[in-house]
Amino acid sequence: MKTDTVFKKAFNRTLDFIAQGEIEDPLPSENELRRRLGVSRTTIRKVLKELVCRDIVSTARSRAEERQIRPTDYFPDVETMSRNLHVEQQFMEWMLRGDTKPGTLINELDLARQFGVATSGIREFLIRFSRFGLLEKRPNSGWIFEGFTEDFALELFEIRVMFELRSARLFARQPDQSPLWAKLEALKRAHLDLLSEIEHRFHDFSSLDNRFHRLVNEASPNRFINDFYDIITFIFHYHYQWNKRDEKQRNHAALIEHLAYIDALLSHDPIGVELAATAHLSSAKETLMRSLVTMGRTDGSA
Amino acid sequence: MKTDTVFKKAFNRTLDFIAQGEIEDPLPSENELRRRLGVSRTTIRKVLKELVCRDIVSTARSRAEERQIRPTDYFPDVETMSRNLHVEQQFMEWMLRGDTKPGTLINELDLARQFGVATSGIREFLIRFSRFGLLEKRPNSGWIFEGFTEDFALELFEIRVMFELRSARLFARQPDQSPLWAKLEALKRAHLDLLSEIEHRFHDFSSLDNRFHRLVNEASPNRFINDFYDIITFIFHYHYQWNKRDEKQRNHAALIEHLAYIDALLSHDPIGVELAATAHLSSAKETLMRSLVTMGRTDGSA
DNA sequence: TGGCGAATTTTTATCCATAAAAAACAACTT
DNA sequence: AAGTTGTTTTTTATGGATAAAAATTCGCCA
Repeated sequence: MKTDTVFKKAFNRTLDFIAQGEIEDPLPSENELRRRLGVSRTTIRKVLKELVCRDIVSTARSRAEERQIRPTDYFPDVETMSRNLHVEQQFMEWMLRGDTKPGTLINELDLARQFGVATSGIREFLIRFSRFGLLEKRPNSGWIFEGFTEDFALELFEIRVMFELRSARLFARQPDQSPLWAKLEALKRAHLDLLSEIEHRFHDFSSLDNRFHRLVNEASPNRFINDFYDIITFIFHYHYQWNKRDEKQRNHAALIEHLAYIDALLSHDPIGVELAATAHLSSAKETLMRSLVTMGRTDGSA
Repeated sequence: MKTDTVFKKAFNRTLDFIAQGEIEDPLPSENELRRRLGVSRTTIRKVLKELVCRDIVSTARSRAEERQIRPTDYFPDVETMSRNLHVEQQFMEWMLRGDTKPGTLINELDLARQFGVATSGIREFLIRFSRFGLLEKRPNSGWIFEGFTEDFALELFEIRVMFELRSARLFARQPDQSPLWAKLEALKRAHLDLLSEIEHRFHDFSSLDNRFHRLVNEASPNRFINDFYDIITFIFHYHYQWNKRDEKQRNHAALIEHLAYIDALLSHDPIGVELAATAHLSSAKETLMRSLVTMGRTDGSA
């Protein structure tokens, strides 16, 4: 009953490795493969068996004399997605696309049927998701959706600003020998690279943004701040997936702000850091608030 | 398979109401009872049926001519505890009492057997509990217990101080007409009452503490701050349940600190508020840290 | 002895069944 | 019509079964 998505994903990755020559002729040991693919040896053996079955690898663990890898050898992507991820995506779609109103009751059974999973899957997801402050549980009854509202965004940003300023301040105060300075320099270069190719690579900003803010937190780790940043990441990930308006300009502007912020950090200038961080966060907030107002309207009006 | 703890708790509460004369002779309507007990009418009907069955109420819905309520009429407390609460208590006992070391792997099946529930119960609890920052999930493998360590306490208090100062500052800045001032006055009186009877009522401090800190947050609500305060409440609840050392002195000292803090708030004095809040929090932190060090030692040493 | 592959055991992920509780519906009374 | 109680339908809470994946154990050999 457990899905075999782990196996299928590992299998696809192995095909990739072979196709790209990263797995060479005498195949590495099971333990070596286990390390590379990050799954248990049990799964590796299943993958190897399947490779032999399909004549991609000979029984002697050698690639010699065997056939090319064809696109049809890969398992389709849907089959490599764990149930959790599937529920998450379906739920976010339901929540953000179908214009679900604040106060809507959530029905586990109904969602289970809609998403094609058992109720326990929905239930576990909702429990996990409830930490994001968008749901509330009524014991022995259902969940109530509190809405992705303006208030939510304001409260989120209030905390975000507190945390970010605190972390930035501490980052700037680090000793010169800290290895994080080098990481910051590297990140600055990545920003400059992206800036020079912003025309066609603007989608890559999101991951850079994440790396940057996480790096700022690294100087003075606090699990509660990190957990909070998970919320930010999650919300932004899905929110922007469905709000592509002005994506290039937005990312371009944010990139410039980041660079100012990074330079302020590099110069150990506390006032400058404060200003740059505040400026960046308030423009991020502006963007989110604006896109909240027009959310749900897919006709391009307003 | 679902437990009938809701029914049993409602039944016990009804007996209480009857015994205390809060439910009078012609019994109120089912709807009225539903409102009073906070359960569905289905459950109310089950309770009434049981009352008739046991000759506590006659079929005509009248108490007249029927027998007294005996202690044995009540369902035992264990049977009125939902599975969730049961798992929670067992788990906290396992974590705090059995000196579970940081890094310990958590085995769902094992805990399920130990606590006498199905694995899904453990699983849901762990997912819910993971928001407290003491657990981490390894997909397709178990959970890892990160330990109720000094670092944990330090990180917790760093955030707590940030949030508390922010809320206290905003509270002090409220307009004079705000209804919260009256609430604060009432709370001050409750503090003075408790102070005068501290000798035998010191256990009541905990709930007062909670009410006070939640009131401070009420002036400028933020769901993330509230959620964080849930963590504080939870941790303190269980932690102090097993660390009774110096409880009376501790609570007495905290009471005095609270009063200073309340007075600072009432006088709208921002500097005074800052000082009083900081003083109170750092002594709370001291207490927790000290009790952390001696935790696990039940022999009274050190 | 430490790494390898084979076989076995344990644990997690997932679905499903069912009792309890809630919610919705219906009929009745005043 | 609004409030009652009786009945039926839905939904949640909880246990249990089972396939997949992980972990462990066991010879084997360089």
